[in-house]
Amino acid sequence: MTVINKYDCVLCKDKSCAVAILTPDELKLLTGNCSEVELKRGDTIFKAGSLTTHIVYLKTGLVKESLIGSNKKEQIIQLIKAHSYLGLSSMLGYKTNHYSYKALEDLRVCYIDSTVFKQLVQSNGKFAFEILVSVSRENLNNYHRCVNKSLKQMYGRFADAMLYFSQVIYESNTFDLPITQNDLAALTATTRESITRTFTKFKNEGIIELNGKTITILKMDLLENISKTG
Amino acid sequence: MTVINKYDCVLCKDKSCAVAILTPDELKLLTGNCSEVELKRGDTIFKAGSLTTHIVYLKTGLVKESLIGSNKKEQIIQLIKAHSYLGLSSMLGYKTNHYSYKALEDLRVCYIDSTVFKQLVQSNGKFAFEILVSVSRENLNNYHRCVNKSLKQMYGRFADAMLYFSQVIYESNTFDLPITQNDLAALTATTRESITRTFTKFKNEGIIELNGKTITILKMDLLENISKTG
DNA sequence: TTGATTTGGTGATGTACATCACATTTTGTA
DNA sequence: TACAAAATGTGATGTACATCACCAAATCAA
Repeated sequence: MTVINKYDCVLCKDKSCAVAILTPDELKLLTGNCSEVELKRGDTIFKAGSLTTHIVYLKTGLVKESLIGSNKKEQIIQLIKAHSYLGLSSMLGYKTNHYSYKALEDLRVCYIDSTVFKQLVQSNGKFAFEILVSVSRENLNNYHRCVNKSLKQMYGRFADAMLYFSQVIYESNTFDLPITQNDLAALTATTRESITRTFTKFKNEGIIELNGKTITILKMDLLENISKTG
Repeated sequence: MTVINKYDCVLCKDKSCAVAILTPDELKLLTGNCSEVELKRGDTIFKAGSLTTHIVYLKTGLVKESLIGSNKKEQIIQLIKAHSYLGLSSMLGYKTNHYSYKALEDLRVCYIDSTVFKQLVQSNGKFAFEILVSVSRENLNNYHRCVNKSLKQMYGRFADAMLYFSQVIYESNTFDLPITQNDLAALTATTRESITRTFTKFKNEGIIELNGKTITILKMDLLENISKTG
């Protein structure tokens, strides 16, 4: 993990929509309490249970958000793309983080002192409003996907995952799967073996193409239908 | 549904912690854009898909929050106790409500114009902060319970539901189940038949007592253990 | 380059739980 | 009070998917 020369948040090209609203004075305060760091693929950013002394803003890269259930099984909540905060709800609602965060690619992140962040929320209602909107959307989306896990059965959940990568994460019909099949099982609440079997089935039916880690969706409408019917 | 004589939000004894923070001017604005209504058990407050023109604050009573999946199955997200807002995340993040709300008891609610509510968030950072904290906590709690549905199996989820009623909703070892076994199935992601069977099993094992709708938890530690081991 | 570790593929087997099909009891209402 | 509708109880049956067991392929580390 490499700390980068600190530069002014005003000039930062990766800053969040919320931070863009801050006044010059507030931006100065932020700059003084923010440090940029580079992380490598596979690095843990922070773990569930850690104190929320800092909030992390993801400038570039892809991150896995997950938790371990009481039965020791991992559950992946979402993948987080650049220009998002990690663990906002935990930081705002509690003293400890509820989820763990791991780098799926090399990352650039900013660590922001959480006291300063909360201070900014309280001093600038428009900033607070932007944060509220993004927290609300993120939570509704996550919840929606979580509900589907107990409402749909395996093929439907698998289709959901493929659509998630294609439409939300990469916005393309072709993409390289950034996680292992084990992780894919943790994302779709099933087992690694079932993922393998579903891959071969979907390949055989010409719904998707799979070359190594590269997935191409051939029949999008069929995939969406499988997602709907569960 | 009965509209009550409007009285000043300043004098309201059921106002939220967030509203208690507002300035006299802001409270005046709220009073002018808020109306209290009485609803009967079984009434629908609003449905998923409706426009978020108003936000509803629950003054007294118990509410069921739910959604219908694409496979037509209902899923209950949570029961909401007095002194909470209904559908805050939807109102803040989107133009339409994502969940439906139904009265499990007779209710008293306030309808607040959502434009005014958003205005208050933007004009008062401390108010916004309180809202942010409650949205964050509610979402983390809901998500946690949702994750357990796909991580644990039936007895564990049933135990979770019993603990939810006992510890979160009623804060007592004895309580009257406010929902049918059908609803209980929708809350625990199982079927009505399985709920019945689990009831008889837990009764026979002396974990709970069931008289009509009245449930008494006899072995709390055992129930917590079942919840943990799934 | 080699051996170790992680990841991925596939069959055989078991089981948790849904589904179906009724009977019975309770609740709401005409 | 009586009848319909909703809610509950319980068995028989089926199946989706986990689990186990083992092998092959890819990746990593020395």
